[in-house]
Amino acid sequence: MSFLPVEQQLEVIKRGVTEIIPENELIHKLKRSIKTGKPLRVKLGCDPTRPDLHLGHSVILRKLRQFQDLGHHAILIIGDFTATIGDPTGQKKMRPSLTMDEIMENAKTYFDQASRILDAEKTEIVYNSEWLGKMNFSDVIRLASKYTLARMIERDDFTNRYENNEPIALHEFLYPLAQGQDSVHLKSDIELGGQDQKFNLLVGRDLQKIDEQEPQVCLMMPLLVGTDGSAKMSKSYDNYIGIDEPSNDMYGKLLKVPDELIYTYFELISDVPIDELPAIKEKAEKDPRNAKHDLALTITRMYYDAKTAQDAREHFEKTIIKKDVPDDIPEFPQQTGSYRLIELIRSVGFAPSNGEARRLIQQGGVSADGNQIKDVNTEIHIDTETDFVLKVGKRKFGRIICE
RNA sequence: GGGGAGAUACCAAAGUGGCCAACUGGGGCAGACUGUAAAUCUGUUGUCUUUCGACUUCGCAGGUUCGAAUCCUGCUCUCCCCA
Repeated sequence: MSFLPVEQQLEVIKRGVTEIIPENELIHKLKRSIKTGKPLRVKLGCDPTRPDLHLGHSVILRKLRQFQDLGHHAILIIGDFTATIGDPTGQKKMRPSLTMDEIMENAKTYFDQASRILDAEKTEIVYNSEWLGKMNFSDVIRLASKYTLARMIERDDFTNRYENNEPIALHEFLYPLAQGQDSVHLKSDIELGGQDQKFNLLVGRDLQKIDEQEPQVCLMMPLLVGTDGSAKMSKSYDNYIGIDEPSNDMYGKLLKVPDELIYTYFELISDVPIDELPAIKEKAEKDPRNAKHDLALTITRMYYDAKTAQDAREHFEKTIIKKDVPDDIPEFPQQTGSYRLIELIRSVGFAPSNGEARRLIQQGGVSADGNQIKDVNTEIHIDTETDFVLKVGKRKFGRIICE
């Protein structure tokens, strides 16, 4: 195995990172791997409680992919065992524990999605129940004895929760230890994590030292800010862009990103080469409109292809900018007869209840073939000639035809 | 082990017998506007109902009352203080 020179590797590795602890050990490890031809073992733990990956997750997965491309060995740990504990990291509340069946199901989904970013062939997948599940109670106590309470409660989220009178279960203290034990077991050289994982990654270092291993280097990536421009991207804040969202949605949501984030997104989640970044930064400042379309096009292309991305762009231009009807609209065949508009809106799934449908009409959000309908009592007659486009809100289109 | 506080809609948080389907803020949705699905402004935000109105909802289960989110009893969960 031959590797790029240290400097070149570092350039790739350091793209977007917030912190490398410690950098000199990383350089040392890289030099050694070049000398011995032995790839570094790069570990990434994943949480199988939330299988829907979004662009926020892609930050760290892309970093792992970059290590793969540099010739290093990627280890993806499915935290099946730790998921049964519930991970408190960065959460206000403790997560519910899952059953093994749910976890295995989630882990599969996770890997399927992660494969769109990682080189799946070259990724070693391990389940931490393999070793954690074999520990008996005295092993656990011995592990727990290696850390002190004072060090545990250094962690911000524990402190905050404690001050806010929120419950912290004892087992939550075991989570960082379990994750650290993963590093010991796998003899990892590098562990990747979000900035919020810093504490857990450092525990891994400590436990490796106690075990007289060479400690891992901790590499933290920033948390990607979501489409709202304030909170980190997360499903619970509804500011996320899923990696398997339809291309049109992906494109549209990317345009919603605040201008200040355009460059960050390029840096962290796009595959544009490093030497193009400065020009992008300049464009993002001078011409945010087009830079953002470039971003949307780039990211959509990464998860689909160039043509699909282009189509998404046209779809957006047409529906949002020109307020035109999109090209391909789902058809909703109806049986001949007379329907109340409210019922029709609900039955095609454009509103969850009749009340909601009524409200949408009253607020002027409903139109048929471009003509706004404001009368709540409108009746629609369906016969063989029927063919019109029902629009509800900004984005819901449906062609109503006779069955 | 002892004492105290609390659980309200998606989230936060008022309400302490009828004026409560429940103040307010956030979020969501819609409209206007916009390069944008951003920002801003306006409206809206339990279900059924054209209106009137009816029904379900304030941790869970019972009870008191003409009437309960509000009072009583039991249960579950959480937090704080003392030990």
